Amino acid sequence: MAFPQRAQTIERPEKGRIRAANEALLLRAAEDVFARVGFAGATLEEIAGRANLPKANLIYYFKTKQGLYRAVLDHILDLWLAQTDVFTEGSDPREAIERYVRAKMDFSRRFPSASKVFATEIIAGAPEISGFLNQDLRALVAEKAEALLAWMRDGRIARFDPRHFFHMVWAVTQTYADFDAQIRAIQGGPLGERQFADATEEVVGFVLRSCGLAYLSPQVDHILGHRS
Amino acid sequence: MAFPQRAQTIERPEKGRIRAANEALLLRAAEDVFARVGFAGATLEEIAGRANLPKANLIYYFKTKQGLYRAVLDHILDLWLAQTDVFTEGSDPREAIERYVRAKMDFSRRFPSASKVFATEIIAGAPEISGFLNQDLRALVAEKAEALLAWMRDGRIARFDPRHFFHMVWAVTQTYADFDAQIRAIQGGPLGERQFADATEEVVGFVLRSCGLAYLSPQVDHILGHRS
DNA sequence: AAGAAACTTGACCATCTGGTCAGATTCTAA
DNA sequence: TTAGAATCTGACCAGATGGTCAAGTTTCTT
Repeated sequence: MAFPQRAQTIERPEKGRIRAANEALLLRAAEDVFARVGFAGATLEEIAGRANLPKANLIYYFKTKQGLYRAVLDHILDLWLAQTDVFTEGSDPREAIERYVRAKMDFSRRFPSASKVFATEIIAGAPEISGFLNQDLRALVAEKAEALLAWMRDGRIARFDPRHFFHMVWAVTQTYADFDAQIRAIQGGPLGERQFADATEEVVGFVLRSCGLAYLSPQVDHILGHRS
Repeated sequence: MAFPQRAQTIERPEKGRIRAANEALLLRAAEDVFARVGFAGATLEEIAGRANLPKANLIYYFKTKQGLYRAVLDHILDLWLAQTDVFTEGSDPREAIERYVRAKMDFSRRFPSASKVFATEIIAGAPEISGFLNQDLRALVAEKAEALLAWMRDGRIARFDPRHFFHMVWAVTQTYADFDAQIRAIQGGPLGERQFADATEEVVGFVLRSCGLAYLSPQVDHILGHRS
């Protein structure tokens, strides 16, 4: 109020607190619904209902259904990219890889709906996020691949194509969010806190061994029936 | 004609050749459309159009949209299960595992749409095939797990939870069908015959190494720039 | 306080789509 | 050949749904 033009600049970014609050509410609701029934199957009525708002209000904030979907995806891509920074060159390969896998598993546990929306979008041919894939993701892989190649040259990890390594890590970790219905069926029930931790150990083990780094899953002994 | 009641018995299974031909045509079209836009996004009009039949004719064969979807899924589950028999106890672990991974990769290459429909169904919570998951698939995993456990006891492979092993193998192999849009973006274009074969080698290598079985991807040397 | 901007919402509409139906045509068995 | 079954199909309908609109209410700014 003392500095009008500066207040202007400062308050802009928050876009009005009502708007920010309602948009967040609607985005969360939309993410859940899109995850369960896909873009076409979702109805604005249900999404708005979950946010305790009338449908017309939803349209007021996000002009169209696609606009809403697009906003949901953008939010997800931000989250997705944020997890990736833990993979840093220079550090120990075992430590870097393990940290990355754990971060991805944590993402699957905390944001299963986000992972599912992302998955269905890609399965559908990524009509909405081909830009992200071809620009951001591609550059990111090229960069991270350098670290892996350096470790290979030093003989610190096994030799493989780094790009396929990422496809594998993404697939294995995201399956614990996307395919949870299948995993629940196989495991005989939903994965609790404890069981998800076990699953994480298993995945870490698989990935490290696939890189030629020894790792013994800690909780497998009781399955084999002896401690050896 | 000479033996009416026997002819009856013999001809029953083919349900009339017109019906069989049209159902096959419609199932193929439906699989493609469902894979691209999901159950809710698919329209009977488009599916029928792809099969060069009027919509009313589609309804004549499959009473409802769900009936059609169900039929598509059943066909896919048959295919899916058929691939699994290559994993046999008693044989050499390296050979059995490698053969299974190759079979799964082959499935991804030959039936990408089937894989996608299966994936979206599970992501959606498997409302239509929970029976398959809880009965057939669960029993199948329990059975195949025995072979893995036996190999572990004999010290022939690394120790891990067999159930998570299957989640991993399914995730990694199916990602080459389901996430092809992402893979295309990373690889800079669609995977041709040759590149898919390379990808298969990589995946075989990852899985074998993750079981503690040595394997060097054959084509990685040129990436590292020397033959060693 | 007051005017402007942001927000809210019920009523309404055009379109799309799954499914019906009745009548025509083709196939099959005897 | 012929009756009955199977197949085919255009016209039609009812419900669902994305989006509009205009008239309000609340919030912000000065």
